[in-house]
Amino acid sequence: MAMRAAQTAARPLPEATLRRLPLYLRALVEASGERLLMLSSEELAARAGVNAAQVRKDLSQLGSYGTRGVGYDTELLRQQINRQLGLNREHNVAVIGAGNLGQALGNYRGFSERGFNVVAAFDTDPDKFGSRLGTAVVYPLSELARVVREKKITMALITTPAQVAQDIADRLVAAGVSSVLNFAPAVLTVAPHVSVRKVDLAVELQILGYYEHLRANHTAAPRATTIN
Amino acid sequence: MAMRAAQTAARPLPEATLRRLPLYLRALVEASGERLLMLSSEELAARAGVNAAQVRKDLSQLGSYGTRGVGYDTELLRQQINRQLGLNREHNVAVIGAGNLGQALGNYRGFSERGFNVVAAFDTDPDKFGSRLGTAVVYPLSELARVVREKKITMALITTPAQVAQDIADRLVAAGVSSVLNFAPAVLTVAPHVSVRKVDLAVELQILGYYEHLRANHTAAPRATTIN
DNA sequence: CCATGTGAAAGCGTTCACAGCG
DNA sequence: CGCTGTGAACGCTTTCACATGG
Repeated sequence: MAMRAAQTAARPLPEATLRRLPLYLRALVEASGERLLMLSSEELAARAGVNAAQVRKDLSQLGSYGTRGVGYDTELLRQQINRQLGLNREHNVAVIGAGNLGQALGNYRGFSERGFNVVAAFDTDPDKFGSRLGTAVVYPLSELARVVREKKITMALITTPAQVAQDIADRLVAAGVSSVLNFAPAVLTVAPHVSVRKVDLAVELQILGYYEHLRANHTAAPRATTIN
Repeated sequence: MAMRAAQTAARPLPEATLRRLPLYLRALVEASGERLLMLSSEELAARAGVNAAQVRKDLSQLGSYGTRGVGYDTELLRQQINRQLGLNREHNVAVIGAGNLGQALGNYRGFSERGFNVVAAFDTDPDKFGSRLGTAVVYPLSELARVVREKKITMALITTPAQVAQDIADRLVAAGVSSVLNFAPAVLTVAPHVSVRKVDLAVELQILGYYEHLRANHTAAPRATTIN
C-alpha cells in the first residue's frame, strides 16, 4: 500500500481546470453521500453541469486516477483533488473593511469549509473595533502590520472604498501577505511575488442585463446562456 | 447633429469584451473627473490595467468611436459603452435568501449604481419578514410569485442553501423572471429562454490558495498572477 | 505624423473521436 | 466490451504589427 504517488503538483494546472475542480469536488461529496463508490465521467459531468469530455481532460491533468471500462473511485478522486488544490493546508485570511461586503465575507461559511479561516478584520470606524465578524474580531486598521504578523496571515480580502485600496495593498504586502483578493473597484499594483485577483460582483449581473437588453431590442435573438 | 448611430447592438459582443467594458467605464469616469477630454488606448489601458491592443479591439467591437492620431473622446465613449451594456435601462432585482450574503448583496451599492435595483427580498424565517435589506423589504417566500409580478422583477439573486435552489429557480421562472444569478453551490436547470449564471465566491480564493501551495512546495516557482 | 482599427499569428480552452487498457 | 485518457480539430481570446486615415 505504498501511498505516495507523485507527491504533489506535476506542473501548474490550467486556470480553467482549477476553476472547475470545486464543482467536481461537490459532485463527489454528494455521490459519496449516496454511497456511490464509482462514478463515470458521464455521471460526474451531469452532476457538475459540464461536458463529459471536459471532465476527463480535467481529471487527466491530475494523473490517471480512473479505471478504464469502469470509472473513477469516488473517494480516491476526492482525495486527489483536495491534495492538488492544497485544500488540506489551512490559510489564515484577513478581511479589510468591515462594511456590508466585509461582514458577509467574514461570515461566509464557504470559506472556512475549504480551509480559509478568517482570523481578523480591520476597519477605521472606532464603533466597530472589538466587534465580531464571523469568528474574527475587528481591529483598528493601524494594528494591521502587527496582527498580520502575529496571526500569520497570508491572504487578505480588500473590501474598502477604491481610493484607499492601493494603500491597503501596499501595507498588506509590507506586512507579509502574499495573496490579495480585491473586491474594490480599483486596479492594484504589487510586487511580482504577490498574487492579486479581482472580483467584481456586478459583472455577472451586468452580463445578464446585457442579454436581457438584447432579447428586448433585437426580438429575434432569445440567446439564453446557461453557465454552471 | 443627427445623433442616431447604429441605434443599438450590431451583433452580440464577445463575453470577454463584455467583462472588460465596466473597467473601461470606470477609467473613463475617473478621467472625466480629471477634466481629460481625450484618452489614448494606451492611457485607457493603463488605467484599466489591461493591454492597449486589447482596448482597441474591444472598443472597435462597439463601432468607430475613436479619432486616428488623437484618441477617444472620453464623454462620447462613456455614453456608447453605457448604451451598449443597456446600462440606461433599469432592472428590478429580487434577492432570495436574507442570510449574510443576501444582506450584503441587498446593501451593495455597486448594483444600484449600475441600474440594478434590489426591490424585494425573500426568506422563510418569520423573524425577518418586514425587515429591511438595503432599500428592499423582506417578504415571506410564499409571496414570491405575487411580488415578482407586482414589482415587475426580471432578475433574481439566489443566496439560499443548495438544496432549495432548484425549487426556487423553478418558482422564479414560473413567475416570469428571465435572468438568474446563482450564488448557491448547486447546478440549476431552467427553460431555454432563461439565462442562468453562477458565482462561487470561494473560487478565486481557491485559485490564490493553489498558487500559494505551489510556491510553498515547488520552491522554484514564484509564479505570481496579477490579474485585474 | 501618430494613434486607431484590423487582418494575421499565436495561445488557450473546449469538443470530438477513437486508440488503448482494464 | 465499456470507459478512460488523449491526439487532433475547432473556436474563442489575446497579442502583434501595420495599413489607414484624421
